[in-house]
Amino acid sequence: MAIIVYNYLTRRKEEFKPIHEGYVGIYVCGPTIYDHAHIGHAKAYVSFDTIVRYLRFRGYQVRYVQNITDVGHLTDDADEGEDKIVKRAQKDRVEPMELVETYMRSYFEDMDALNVVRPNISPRPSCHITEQIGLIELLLERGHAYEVNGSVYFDVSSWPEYGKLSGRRLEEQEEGVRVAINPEKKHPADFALWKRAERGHLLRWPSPWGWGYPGWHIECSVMATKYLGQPFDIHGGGLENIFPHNECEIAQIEAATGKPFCNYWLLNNMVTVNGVKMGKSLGNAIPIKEMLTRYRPMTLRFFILSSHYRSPTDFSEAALDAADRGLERLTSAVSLVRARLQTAPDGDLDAEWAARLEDYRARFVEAMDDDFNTPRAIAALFDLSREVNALLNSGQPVSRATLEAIHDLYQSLGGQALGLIFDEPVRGDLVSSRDTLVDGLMRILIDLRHQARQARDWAAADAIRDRLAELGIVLEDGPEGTRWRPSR
RNA sequence: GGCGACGUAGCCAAGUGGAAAGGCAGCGGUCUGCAAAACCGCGAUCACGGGUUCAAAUCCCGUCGUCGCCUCCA
Repeated sequence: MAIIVYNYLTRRKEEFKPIHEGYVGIYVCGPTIYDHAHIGHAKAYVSFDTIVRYLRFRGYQVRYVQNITDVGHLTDDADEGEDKIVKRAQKDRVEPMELVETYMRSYFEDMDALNVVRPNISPRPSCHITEQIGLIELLLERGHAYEVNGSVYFDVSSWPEYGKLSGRRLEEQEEGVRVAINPEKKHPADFALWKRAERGHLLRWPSPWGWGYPGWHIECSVMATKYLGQPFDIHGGGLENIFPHNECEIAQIEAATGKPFCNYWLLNNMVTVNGVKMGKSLGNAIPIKEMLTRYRPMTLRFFILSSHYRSPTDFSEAALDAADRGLERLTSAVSLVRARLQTAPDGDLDAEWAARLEDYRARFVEAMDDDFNTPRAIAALFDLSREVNALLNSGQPVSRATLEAIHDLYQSLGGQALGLIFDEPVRGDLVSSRDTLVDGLMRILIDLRHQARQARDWAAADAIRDRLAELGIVLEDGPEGTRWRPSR
């Protein structure tokens, strides 16, 4: 069976066929690094992490390239404003690259917490100035760009295909929109490939047109093709950048080389907060770090995966709380399997369960093959968990091999493919539920309570349970004895 | 003004021509000394109005509503 993806280039679902059998090259527009990452970044990079994970799960060798923008992203009009990084660096009185270093570390810290696998290559445009200048020179040679006073602009009128990804036509753009007039440009939609930098500018490089720095869009065209070839398989990004950013990426590289840029465009939808647009300019952008003070990282990841990547995601407390409880349901099923494994009798893999597990795997794969339908894939895990819980509570003996097969399936589908970690929650100073000291102390309390219950001293037994509850520990009495876990 | 997406149970969310997945919350029940967890059971004229079809949540037209892009944003 083939993987089906929704391709924004054709606006329909298509069978995914890699250029080279068994190998996938994917480029995803990365963050511009001048502040902490927010939940919009979380949605984008969890989504593409899951796509990359799933492609690997399906046996592809994937090269995942995601840029770290450290120069050239302007604050305004794609060619009129200041460089975002320079602006923030001046405000904070640090070197631009110092600022980038600080927030890049923060970014990877957040992504690590969300169990996002790091890209194979995280290229930075400041390290690819030569290549960017090379592409600009090619565009000038071919008549698709022009130089004015040390800046170089792409000439959109020279490239009729401009607009093919976003479905925009130039003549439709202007009505009612604030357009800053740049007298250097021939057409208002022309965009900067290279910007002249005045003396004293903090980030600038020598070029055939004097000192300056690259425009924002050029980096992605250059770095994607440098590391993945041209054409390559998949270009990912956020829907809000389909125009102008992605459109410009395509135009400049295809105009310069005469070859298609890439075969599939996969774009994730956006994030709202309590139903309203989230934007840095609106001041309601929630940093991931703030979110993680309120929710476990896996809750955030699970929440993002519980809707489709092409649907908008609305962050609300009610929805996140519900996701937290839902994840808990999966986690507790897995930890029940793990607990049972410690005392499981040897024995063969139950044939009926082997077949059942294969059905669930197939259902999961079918869902994910359909444009990475994570909500449907997760539904399969919930159904699996219901059956697993029923099995483990049935009182029937379950062989080690069967339990291992169940556990392997959770690890494979939920862990490897979806990137979920099913460890029990860790709270406060309870460093780890695997901590031997804590575990030993808990054993003592559970034994004491067991003795009290044997003596039908319910008051004493309940006092132990209640006081542990105050400390955030839940006791559960089951046929296999009493288990404890941290409460939510 | 132009372009586009969406509106499915209290909430989140799949499904996009042929008996309405899943989760959270809620209500019964089983289990339990009591709980917790788990399991079983219970809930949808799919925004509204027309139309096409043997058949529509799913296609078409219209209305209302929400959101997004066209300006920085993932």
